[in-house]
Amino acid sequence: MTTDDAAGGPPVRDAVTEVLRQWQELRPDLDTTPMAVIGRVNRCAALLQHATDTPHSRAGLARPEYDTLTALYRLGPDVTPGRLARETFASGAAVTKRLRALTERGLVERRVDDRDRRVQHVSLTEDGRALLDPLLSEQVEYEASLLDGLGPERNAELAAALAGLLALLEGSLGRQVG
Amino acid sequence: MTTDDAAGGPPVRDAVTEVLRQWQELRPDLDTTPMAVIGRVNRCAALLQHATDTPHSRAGLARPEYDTLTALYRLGPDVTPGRLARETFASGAAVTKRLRALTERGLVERRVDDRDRRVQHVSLTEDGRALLDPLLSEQVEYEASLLDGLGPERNAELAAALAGLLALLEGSLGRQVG
DNA sequence: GTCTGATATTTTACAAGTGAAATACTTGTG
DNA sequence: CACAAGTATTTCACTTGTAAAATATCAGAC
Repeated sequence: MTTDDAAGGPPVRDAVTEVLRQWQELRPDLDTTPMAVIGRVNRCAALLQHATDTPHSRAGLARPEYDTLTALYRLGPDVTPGRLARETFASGAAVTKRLRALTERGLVERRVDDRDRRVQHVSLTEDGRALLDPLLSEQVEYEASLLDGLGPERNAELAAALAGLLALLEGSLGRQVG
Repeated sequence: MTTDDAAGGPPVRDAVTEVLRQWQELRPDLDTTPMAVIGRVNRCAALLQHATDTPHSRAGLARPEYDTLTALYRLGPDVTPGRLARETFASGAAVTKRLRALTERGLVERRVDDRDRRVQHVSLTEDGRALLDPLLSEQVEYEASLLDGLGPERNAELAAALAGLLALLEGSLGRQVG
């Protein structure tokens, strides 16, 4: 009743459907509707993160490294590590480590702020930009191919629904991360 | 156009909306619709995973440990480590480590199969079940409270859309994990 | 000028996951 | 029966992330 034909399509068989059925049988007192959403979000993310053979990994970049570089790309030059940490949902320590590795590979460069010598300004190098420029298109195209099975309108519906969920979670959980 | 009023609600402001706007401005050639879905799935999952102050963490269980225990709970007694790995999307090595820790804490017990002494049968102990029984309800209730802002029908719509996405990803990426 | 407290970043000690090799066992074949 | 190949699980060496402490710097009060 809750997992099918909200948009007129046929019912869908995913792994969580079976899990929900098991809970329903074992503990009918539990409300399984939260798991129908949260369980699926977690599994989708796990599948996406475990995905090998993506454009970025073919370019020698792990997902968190790729995310760091794309954040640098879109936030323009001279981003601080702290800002990067917030943007990529990572701890400061993790960002420090990633930036060291990316700097050693020549994809990123850093300089200290003139006024405040505590703060660093990080930017893509020319090499970093040259790597990213074609990679962005490939990665987006790859991701589009993953979503191809959903039609455009189902895709838009999903994006809108997820925006609602994310806004909600940012409100209630956001304080614990940033 | 893609992120609002698909169900008649007002437009929603989440962090990804701003990221999409940045890309639109910087690289209008890129199709941002995949990111609208995948980016949000990843951020939702990251927020959920970073959430401290959940019932399971108050019970001294990290999320992967909680997931392992709930899989044991719903799959009944005598589950093999391999099965657990598949069910929880974890590597065999990770399951081995978790089971050792959970066994040391007395929440789980194991015995070797009579016929095939390579295989182990893992079960919740009485203590494990006693811990989990009330915890399951608390965790579900906590998760329900996170989703409260979405109405029931938006919630169901989201669950259905995510089921479609997950089924799709299981098809294209599933081989790389299990 | 020099404390005091705040802020940005890095370091450190450690926890947890991973892929690949190792181990232990079973099964089918000659 | 012995042996090759296959399977379930664990171990190992290593990578990556984290929380908390350390470091370095700044800004305001006195």
